[in-house]
Amino acid sequence: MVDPLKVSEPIFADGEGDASRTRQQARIESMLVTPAELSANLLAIVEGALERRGDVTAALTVDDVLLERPKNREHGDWSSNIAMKLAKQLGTNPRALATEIADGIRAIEGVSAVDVAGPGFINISLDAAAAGALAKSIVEQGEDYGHGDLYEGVTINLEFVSANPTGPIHLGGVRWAAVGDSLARIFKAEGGIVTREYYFNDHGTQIDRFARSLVASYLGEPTPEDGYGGQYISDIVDRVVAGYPGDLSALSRDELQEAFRAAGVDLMFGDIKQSLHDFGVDFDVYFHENLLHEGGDVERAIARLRDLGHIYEADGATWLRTTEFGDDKDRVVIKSDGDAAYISGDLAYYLNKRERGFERNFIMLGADHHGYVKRLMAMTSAFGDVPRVNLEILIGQMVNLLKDGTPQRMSKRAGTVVVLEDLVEAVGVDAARYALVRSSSDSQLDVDLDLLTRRTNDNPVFYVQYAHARTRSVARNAAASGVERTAFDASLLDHDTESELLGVLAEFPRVVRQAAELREPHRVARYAEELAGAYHRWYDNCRVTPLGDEPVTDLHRTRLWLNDATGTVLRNALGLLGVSAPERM
RNA sequence: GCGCCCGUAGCUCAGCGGAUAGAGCAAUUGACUACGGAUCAAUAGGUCGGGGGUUCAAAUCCCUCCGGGCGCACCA
Repeated sequence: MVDPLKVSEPIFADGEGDASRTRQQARIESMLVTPAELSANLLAIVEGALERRGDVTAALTVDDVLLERPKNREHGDWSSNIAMKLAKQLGTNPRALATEIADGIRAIEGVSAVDVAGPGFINISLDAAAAGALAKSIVEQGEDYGHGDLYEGVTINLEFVSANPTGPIHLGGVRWAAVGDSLARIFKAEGGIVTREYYFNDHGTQIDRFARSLVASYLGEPTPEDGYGGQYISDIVDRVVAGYPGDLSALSRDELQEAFRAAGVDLMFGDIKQSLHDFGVDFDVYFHENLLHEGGDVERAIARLRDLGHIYEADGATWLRTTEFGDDKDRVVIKSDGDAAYISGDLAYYLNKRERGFERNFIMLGADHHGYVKRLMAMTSAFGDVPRVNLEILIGQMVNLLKDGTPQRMSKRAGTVVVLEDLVEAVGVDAARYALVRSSSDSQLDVDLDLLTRRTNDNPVFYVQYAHARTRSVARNAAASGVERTAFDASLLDHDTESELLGVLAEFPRVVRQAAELREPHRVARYAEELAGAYHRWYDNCRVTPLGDEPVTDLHRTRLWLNDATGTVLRNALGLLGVSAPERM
């Protein structure tokens, strides 16, 4: 289910602040040809060709005729492979079809050349004016440029991190903090109504182990079996002791356990919230698992599933028949000892989210939890919902920490964990977030702290940020030289590096949309790097500020628009990644 | 044994079935009396893990084998 690509309206200046604009310039601006418009035109042309051939079976959408930007500049500004795709089902020669379509495209205003190449590629070149008009349009759209309506009005819940409050967040969780937050920003840019949610697991045996570890540390006993070790445990103990209002030594073992549990979890949770905040990630909802158990949600969820006929009793336990929906085995929801199994919390939580009105729910998990996917999808079906629509599980592969080139084994129990704070302290928030978000979540990631710390250039975030800072520097110099964004003549943007830069700028909305569709924020990062490269090359070839006592011309003014448009897009792209766009570096 | 992810340049990684497979770093060589050299230009570097198949077209899709990571509870 893919929404049709929004065809953006041509942007006309409303005249404010442009009083001096000439009719000639107005005409040139109106020639702006965006890839979306070109695609829409292409679609109409292709449909016309199909009609003439009497083929009414091929129902096409704009997505079928998406234009690509050729890697080779000799292949024009945009190219389409639609003729080759359709030739077979039409039983015609792809080149003949391409030629026919090309004739139609040639008639579009702003298109300067159309060629049929190779087996049937249609290569399209734009007038400098038609391509260049984008620069002004971007500046006028500002932070809205790149936004789309893919998820307009759709309620989306993103659950990520959700680390147990039994210790600091280690690197695996941090990856999702960066990726999940970025995905939230991208969904918002596509019109989604997004809630970031943290499932606060404060119920169950992990917490008991944590509490026992605290008590043991307090009493000077060794770390219990299955307990947690490390410096942070004794730190928490000290803080609990310092903050306890009464007399701890008067408490029984059970009372101690409860006192340390309550205070320890509270402190740990506060720490986690704080370090996430320092990382630039703030959740809209911190959901306590305890609420589900204490509020009767678990019973209600199971009752609902029982009504639907998916619950049965066996061996003294209560089971959910997940195998009916593709799971490998049925799952126990109430254990034979009467306690709720872990999955019962998931059942209740999912139902709770649906009742809060979320149409699309995402859960982001580490690869060590990918075994849950089937049962959660089965659960979705059992509730009568659609798996992969109402609930989607995103799996992120592991993050390895490299030290001297070899992976370090992290153990919470042994206390040898690298945590969020360590990473941020070593490389800073921007570099840390960028390093975690620039790769596909499907790939395992190696983070080499030494390398990141030692040579800042190893992280392309600086390349991108520098490009942004440079746009600002150029703008400052332009202002000092009397170059202003008054006149704009897009036809002057005819240098090779300018058409390349404009082509990259034009792609941004599609990159955002694709990142949203595929749930892959790393595409935005890669795009930002590509844009930064195109900008640096342009900067090297095209001056915005006149040299010496040369007069300021419309060329300088027009280039300032392009410079500022690039700055806008770099800022927007970095913003989607949660990375700052500095004015100076 | 079954399932998920990965295997692309020396390293870290991109690459929606399309044209000569890319970027950053590392290496070599050039470019500041020109808007910031955290930059740019150029060179070198590849059996896209191996083998089959589908296709006009495969790094991309299918099968298989090899290698690596992670999972397969009345634990959470």
